[in-house]
Amino acid sequence: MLGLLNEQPLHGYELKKRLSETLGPLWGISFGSLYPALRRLERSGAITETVSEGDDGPAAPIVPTGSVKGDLAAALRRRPRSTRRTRKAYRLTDAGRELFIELLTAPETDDERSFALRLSFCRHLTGPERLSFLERRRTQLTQRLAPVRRTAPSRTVDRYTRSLLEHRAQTTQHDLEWIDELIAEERELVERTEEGAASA
Amino acid sequence: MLGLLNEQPLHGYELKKRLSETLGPLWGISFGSLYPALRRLERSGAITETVSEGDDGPAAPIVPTGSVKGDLAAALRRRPRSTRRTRKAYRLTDAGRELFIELLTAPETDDERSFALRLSFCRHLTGPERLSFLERRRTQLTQRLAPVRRTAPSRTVDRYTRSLLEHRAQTTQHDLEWIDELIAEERELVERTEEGAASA
DNA sequence: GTCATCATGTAAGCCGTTACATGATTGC
DNA sequence: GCAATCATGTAACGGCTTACATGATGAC
Repeated sequence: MLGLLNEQPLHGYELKKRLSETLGPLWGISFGSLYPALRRLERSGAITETVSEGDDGPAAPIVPTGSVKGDLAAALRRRPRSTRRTRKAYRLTDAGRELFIELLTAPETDDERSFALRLSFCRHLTGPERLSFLERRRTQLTQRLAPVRRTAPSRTVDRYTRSLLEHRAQTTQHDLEWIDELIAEERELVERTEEGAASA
Repeated sequence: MLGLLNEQPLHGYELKKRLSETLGPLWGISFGSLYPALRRLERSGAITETVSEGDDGPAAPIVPTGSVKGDLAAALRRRPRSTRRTRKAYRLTDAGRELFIELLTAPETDDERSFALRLSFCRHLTGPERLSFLERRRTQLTQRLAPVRRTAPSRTVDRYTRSLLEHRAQTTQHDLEWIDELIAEERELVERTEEGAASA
């Protein structure tokens, strides 16, 4: 939520829609969870209610009725609405922005979902911050791989569990290669930026 | 818990130890969650308290003290204990076994953890049950892959999110290949069993 | 006028976590 | 006797889910 609000003020309903469509099944959230969360954030001073001036929100989608002529007529008839009093848009405060960066770079729980969420918002970090974020993840993955190797060929687990563990090790290895790619790209970006700064 | 108790009666502490060591970080559980859960299961009739006759539990590990002679002496001194009144072992009832199978084959949430947990206990299923379990998983993975393909090259997401989605698609593809392997192996097993039954 | 969608919220319940409390057994 | 481990539990808290309640707006 903080990540989305860092880009532009939004109201709850829109917030949920964007979360669902971008993060998809990766990070679901229900209204019963979203609105209380917004209240908490407002109370703690991370966000404030804001008048959504000028912004009319996204155009209402035209639901196909099956009648081509009807749909066309509906499209022509559409025009911007004047007011929408029921919506409550929130924007991030300075404290909220600080909190956001803090959460993004916090000591991480070795959690897939958590990492995925952070990564999808890491564009808000500076190059070096992003780099250390990625490297921390790399360390975690390396550590996860370590105990798998040291375990003797355990015959205490059945074939399904064994297959599972093996597959997970492979996946982790794959993740590691991916992170290494990301890190390499990031290093290039950082260096290029420094060059630019030096030549300026 | 039901899965472990299906193999042998155990007490809470031991249950937690086994869960942690086999499933590892995949399925953590705390005592504050474990004991109430045992109570609930007992109330609902899935498990019953049992006298742990004969079973002395696993031998207490010898903690290395740094003194080789001391450790050796400790090992020699060890002998089975007579009674252990504080432990409460539970065993699965018939209703519990039924519940276990039901949970194992229930309509699944498209959840990594949930699938991993079920797979690591699916040895308790019959061949055909296991096969349909795996095929259900396969369907889920296929469905997850579908929307990725139909999406137009979206330029609304930043490079990190794009990379994330791409990587996830690859991982899903990899998972799919793995499941296909498991299914193929399972089919072989089932067929071989049927042959055996037919020739008998 | 009615239905779908947009939009915001509340209440009950579930379940997990951390932190705390207790006590037996064993090694030294 | 003291510390570590084994072993079982309780209490407070947090946060998410489902289900419910409400009401505005726009399409037809």
